[in-house]
Amino acid sequence: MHELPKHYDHAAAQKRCRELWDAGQFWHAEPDGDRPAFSVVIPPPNVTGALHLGHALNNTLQDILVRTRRMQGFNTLWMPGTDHAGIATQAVVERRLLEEEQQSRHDLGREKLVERIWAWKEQYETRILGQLRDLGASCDWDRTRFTLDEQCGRAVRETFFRLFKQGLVRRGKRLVNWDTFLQTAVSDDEVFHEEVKGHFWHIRYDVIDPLPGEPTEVAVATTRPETLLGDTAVAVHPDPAAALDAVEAELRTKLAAASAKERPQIEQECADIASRRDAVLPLLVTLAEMARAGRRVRLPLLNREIPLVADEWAKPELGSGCVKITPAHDPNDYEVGLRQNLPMLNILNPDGTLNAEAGTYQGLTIRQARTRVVADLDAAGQLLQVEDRLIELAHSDRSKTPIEPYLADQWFIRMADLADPALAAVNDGTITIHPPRYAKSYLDWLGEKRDWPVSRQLWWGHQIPIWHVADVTEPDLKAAFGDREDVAWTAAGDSPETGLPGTWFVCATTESLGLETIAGQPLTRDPDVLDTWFSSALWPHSTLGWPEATPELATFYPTTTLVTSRDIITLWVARMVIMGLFNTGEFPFHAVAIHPKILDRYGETMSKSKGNGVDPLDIIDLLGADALRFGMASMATETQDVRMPVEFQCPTCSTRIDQTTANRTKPRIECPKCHEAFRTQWATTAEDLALPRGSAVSERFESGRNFSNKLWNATRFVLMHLEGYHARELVTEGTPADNLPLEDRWLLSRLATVTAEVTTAIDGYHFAEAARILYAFAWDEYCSAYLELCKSRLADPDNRDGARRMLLLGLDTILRLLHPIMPFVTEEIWQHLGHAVADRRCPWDSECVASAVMIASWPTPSAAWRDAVTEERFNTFLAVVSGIREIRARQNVPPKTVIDVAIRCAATTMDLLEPMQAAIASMASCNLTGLGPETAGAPGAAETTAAGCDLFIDLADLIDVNAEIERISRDLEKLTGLIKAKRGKLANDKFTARAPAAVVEKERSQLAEFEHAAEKQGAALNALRQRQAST
RNA sequence: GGGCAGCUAGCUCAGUUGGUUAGAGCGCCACGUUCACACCGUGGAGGUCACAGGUUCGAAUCCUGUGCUGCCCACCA
Repeated sequence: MHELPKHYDHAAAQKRCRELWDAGQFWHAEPDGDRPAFSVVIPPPNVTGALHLGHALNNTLQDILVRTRRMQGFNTLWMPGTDHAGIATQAVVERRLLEEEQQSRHDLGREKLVERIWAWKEQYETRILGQLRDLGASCDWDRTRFTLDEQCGRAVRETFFRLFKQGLVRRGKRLVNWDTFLQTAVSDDEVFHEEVKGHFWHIRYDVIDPLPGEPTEVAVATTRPETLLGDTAVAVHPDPAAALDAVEAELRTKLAAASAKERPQIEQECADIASRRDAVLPLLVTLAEMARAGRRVRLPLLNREIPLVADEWAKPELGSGCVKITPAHDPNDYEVGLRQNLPMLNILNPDGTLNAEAGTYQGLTIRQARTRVVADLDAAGQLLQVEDRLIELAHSDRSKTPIEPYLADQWFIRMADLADPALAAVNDGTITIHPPRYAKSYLDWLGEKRDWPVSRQLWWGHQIPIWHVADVTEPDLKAAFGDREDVAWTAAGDSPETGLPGTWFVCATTESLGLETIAGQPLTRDPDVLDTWFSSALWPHSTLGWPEATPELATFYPTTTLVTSRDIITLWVARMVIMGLFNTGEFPFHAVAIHPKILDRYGETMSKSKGNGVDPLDIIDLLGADALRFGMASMATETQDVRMPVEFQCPTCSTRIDQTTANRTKPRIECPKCHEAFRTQWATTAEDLALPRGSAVSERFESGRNFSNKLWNATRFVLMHLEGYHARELVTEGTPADNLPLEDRWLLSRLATVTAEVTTAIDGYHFAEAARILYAFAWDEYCSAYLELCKSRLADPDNRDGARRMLLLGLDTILRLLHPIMPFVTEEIWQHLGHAVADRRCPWDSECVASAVMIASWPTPSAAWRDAVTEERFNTFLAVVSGIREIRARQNVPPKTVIDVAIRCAATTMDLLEPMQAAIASMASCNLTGLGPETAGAPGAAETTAAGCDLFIDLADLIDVNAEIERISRDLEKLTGLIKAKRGKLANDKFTARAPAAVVEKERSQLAEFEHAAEKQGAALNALRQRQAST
């Protein structure tokens, strides 16, 4: 019989387990049709950098589901891969290029830059996949994909082509977030807003040749005065009176429903409207008439004449009621420009300087132009007023420079029709979202059916499969492409915003069209790439081989469950639903499980730039992958996000130092205990880098590490006692035999109950509950209760085998149930157990036990094992043991001292406790001197009650009378309070009349129990007082 | 501005359809290392369940309101 070392060595175990699983390729799935399939696609991590704790959480939960289903016999596939992450990756590589080589991407050129990014991708993909394996993720590594690989590329082109052919692709102007530093558009989620002090400038535009009775000027206001250089109109509401009425009517409705607190503010707003009727309405009415008459105003500084237009975008209830229109630099103004057929003047160069449209301001930066424009307006007497104002200014997350809104040609996908089935799928429960409240953000967002802008002015990504050609006719195109099915075209003129007669957009499913020109005109590939979410949207089917009709697609699509975090429900989940259905006719998954986000001790999201993150590998190194996973599972509750206080661990003395806002961005920290310094992620100087690195960890993973060790030692105990054990079937199905000891029937019942509870919890994505149930069962019941109980049986050769059999059954079952959460320690133990008793067999093993717990079958204990009465009786026994232990502890009785205990209890309880006498004696280190209804305590014995029994503990000279009096008095006081409350409750006729009988009965019996206990305590107290008096 | 959460022990969190004396882990206190495990054992202390009303025989749980915190979306001439 081999003996295990005292401590579980997680590093060695992880290595051995991975080798074992890889050798057997237990994670590999083939599309064999017989078994039901269970499939999951990984949310592909970005190749921008290494994995963080959020990924660890996401992938732990997926692996729990996947390992559970695999053990349950499903044909289980977990598809791994990574995401090319467009802008994010390109920005990282560009930044390095600039820092290390002082080169911009334009210096390098498109091809060279993309090569560099591929090199980066290779490096990080390797690292990410390695981290996933370190975490224990049981992905099908043979199938690893990348959103920019050739297979995904084919799917992307095919999808775009189909959309194009169905007229769902359009080209239009869109205001993009222009990063003037990187000279690229960035998406909304790569923009952060920061409140800065700014101004609100009121500017006067003069009316050209005012007629009598007309105003000579209009006032407009802006926070961006330089944009007036791009103004092409001033708008006023076409019917300001009606508009004011409508606003007021809305306010009245709101007022009627308002709370007392909101009321004054709304009343104030109503008053403002009323005063506007006198103050500005007549002017606005005149201006509206003037707009209709085609009157014009003079744009200050540039002296351009621009029209006054009547448009509902101008709100008579705000400001002057007039608004300047800059169609090329503001999204709302752009809409006005379209409606009013206004010119769109782009005044910006890509580098953020002003172009020729800005006249004398050409060449200035935005900032310089603003200063000049304001000064010039002031000098010209056109500046009416300047207010200070706080402005939410958009900044690029990548370059940290202010974003300029910039109008550019973009490709869009029309969502109006595509969105409907995706909405219906969630509304009618075809796709379920857990927890259900997250369905709302999905439905709200999709419900808007906003067109999806899919083009990006980047070099890293799937290049849009569109070619432009000008000055050709449709017959030219037909002649060039004949009846090719992989090519389609549309006249650019069909896109009224951008089209020129004779220009065409040609779309193809192939990387190249195979020709350079049509009728002598060059075909030019559109330089833009697709939004990174476009390829992500295809992930569930593109990874399975679509558009080919592969066996994988037939077997594993639709996938079963998607596990992700809530911030990408709209960006990713909704789009997968839409594109999955569009391409395959089926939704990509049946269920979406949303998990929480991990925050730091201040409730802030973790990020590398804040310095409050934790590297999962640090946790894995220090505490083990299972500890990390157990911690993650425990945190995955469904109600809220999780706060995780982070600590630095001193590499010299292992002291933990709280990570705070003050120290988290320091390059070096000195340990307050050993005074040795260590470096952090911020270290840059050679001196700092030479220091040992301090890991960022969290105590929240320690219970997982401790749990691993507990299981390890329980195993150690079991293996130590297997000498001479002959392996056999561990237990048979069906109702347990009556002659089994109480504790064995209890264990069987608990195994059945716990298995059912854990299975249900995992099925419902209640990961934290599953973790908690298993922890409590394995630790408190299996180790603290059952294993302790077995000690006396194991010492008795006649009883030994029964105990061993049940110990093995319990351990074996715990390992299986816990394997999805803690795969390494359970596998390592399984292997050791296999050496000792390879041919043990559980009822749920059809033949012999599996060679690895990873491929063992999930327990399915017979329902007949469950026995609520036995569980309750066993708790009585445990309560008696606790009662004795409590007195011992109170009285400071040394553990080695055996004390005499007598138990007075009802006859039924006596029957129960009789066979447990040896167990009570060993677990409470006592000698049972009496048991039964007639038992009495020795004179002067300490007395307590537990589970309806009176316990007399003969402490003889050991007792501390004063302490005991104090304790009993306190208990009695507490009991008196409880009794009073219960009596009051039961005296209430309404309670007894209306509450369910069972509840009333429970209260009654409880009261009786309390009263009995109080009586005993009272008597004991008196006895003690007498004793105190007599000494 | 709209929406969604959260507020329970010193800290981080559970608490299923209202019904035991509201739980766990960590931390804390006391005692304890021959006998699986000090990454441990035994016992203990610690909570007006954010606040105010309401419904109910009974509220951490349901309703209304208030406060604070966080997140998402929209908007900001």
